[in-house]
Amino acid sequence: MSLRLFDSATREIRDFVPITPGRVGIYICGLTTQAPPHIGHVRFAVAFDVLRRWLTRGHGFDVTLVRNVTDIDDKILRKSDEAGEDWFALSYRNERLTSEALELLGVLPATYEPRATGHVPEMIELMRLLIEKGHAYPAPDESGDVYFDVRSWPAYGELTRQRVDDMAAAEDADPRGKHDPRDFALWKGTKPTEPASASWPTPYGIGRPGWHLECSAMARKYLGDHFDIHGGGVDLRFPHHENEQAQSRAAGLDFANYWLHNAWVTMGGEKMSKSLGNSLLIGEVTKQARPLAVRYYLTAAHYRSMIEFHEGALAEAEAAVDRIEGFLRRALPKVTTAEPSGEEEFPAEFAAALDDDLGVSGALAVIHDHVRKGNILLEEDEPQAAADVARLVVAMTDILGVNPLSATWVAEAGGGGAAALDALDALVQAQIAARAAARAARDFATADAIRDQLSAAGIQVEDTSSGARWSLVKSGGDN
RNA sequence: GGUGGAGUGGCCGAGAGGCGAGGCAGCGGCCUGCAAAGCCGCGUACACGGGUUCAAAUCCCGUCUCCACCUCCA
Repeated sequence: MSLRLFDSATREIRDFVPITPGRVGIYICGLTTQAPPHIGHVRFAVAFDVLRRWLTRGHGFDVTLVRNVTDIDDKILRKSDEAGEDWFALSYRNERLTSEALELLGVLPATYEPRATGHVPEMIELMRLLIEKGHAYPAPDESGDVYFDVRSWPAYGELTRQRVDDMAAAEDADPRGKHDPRDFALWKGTKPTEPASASWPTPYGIGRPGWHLECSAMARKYLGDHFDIHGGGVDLRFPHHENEQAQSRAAGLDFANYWLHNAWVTMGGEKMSKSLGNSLLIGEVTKQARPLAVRYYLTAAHYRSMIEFHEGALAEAEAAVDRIEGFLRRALPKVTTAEPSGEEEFPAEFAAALDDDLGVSGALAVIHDHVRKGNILLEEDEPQAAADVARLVVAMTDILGVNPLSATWVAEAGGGGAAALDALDALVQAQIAARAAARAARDFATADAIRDQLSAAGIQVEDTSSGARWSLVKSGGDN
């Protein structure tokens, strides 16, 4: 069974064939570090995390994942100026917040996370190539700007199927020195209002990177002139990805083989925007629901479908996750954390779903079917068979990054650590024993009082055929 | 104006000519001292109007509505 992916450049599902057998290079556009991340911003990372895990564990590819950090741009300079702080202070702070958010959501770290400002020499080299080939030119007004000449590159617009003549020129475009209003800046000459720390010398003048050039430069450095997959949000298709591809190919590089674009998170049917306030920042959302539930919510829909964020969405995800976790806890009673062994054979339906352009919804349906099957086995007193099913569920959920027993989530939920949990267990077991004695004596008033007392302390007691078990009641993410 | 996407039951969300993915919520039942959890059962949904077909949510034609991008948005 081979993996098929929807390539948004050709707008069709294509068999995925890596350039070098066994290896896959992926470049995904990360965030511009102008603000702390909200729930919409991190979706791309979650979506491509699933792709990466499936390529690695489902297909055995050796994956190199590059997620860039665009740490300088107009907005960063403007916001830092308004706040009266250094642009790099704002930038690094938001970069750190983003990394923390992604880690909190169980996104595996990228192989490389290069920053734009660390790759100026690579950008200069690209500009040199482009100018030499007649596809770019320094602005004649001595501003230090360097523009890409869209008219010199007939393929311009091919990624998004647009003709240059049909494109609306930006109303706010500064036409000074441009051959065509649609020419875009590879490099921006420094302005008197901008801090000296935000400029670098080039043969064309002092300035800073334009928005698109960093991605072409860094993809080339870390993945080579020709690489497999380029990903990012659909809103980046134009202009960002169109421009990236144009400048790379015009410079003589093959660039990306497949383009993957994820849809966004909506609210009330509209794209979540940065003006929504702070309530949906990852730091806030993970207080409303535990990070595992947030991850599940972001993972559950197909990556090309918009997902609606609505009242109750996180609670639903939480319920679904609890159901899976409840089964795993019952089927693997002696275990606190469980990671896939790597030896598991994925159920054929699960693999087929993911191979079909990452059909996460179908994969989740297989997982839930296994949970039901496993619960039935437990009822039929087949603990060995149930444990086997549970290990499969662990392996499958781990591909999606929603394995409830992963150390990622368990450690974070433990709070006090293993020793504290052991101590708590000893105390709770005494209470459970007292309750069991009361129940045996049919003193239900006492038994219920003990259960109520534990419940008030945040400990849930459930009776099973093999005695009572307890668990901490899930509460938000402030742990 | 150009380009792309979407409209599915109470909600979320798959599917893409016949057999009602899955989750959440709800109702009924089993189990339980009572709960919880779990299991079983319960839904006749595909924006609208035509058409093709033995058969349409799925294909065709038309219409409506919504969303996004069009040079610094995940």
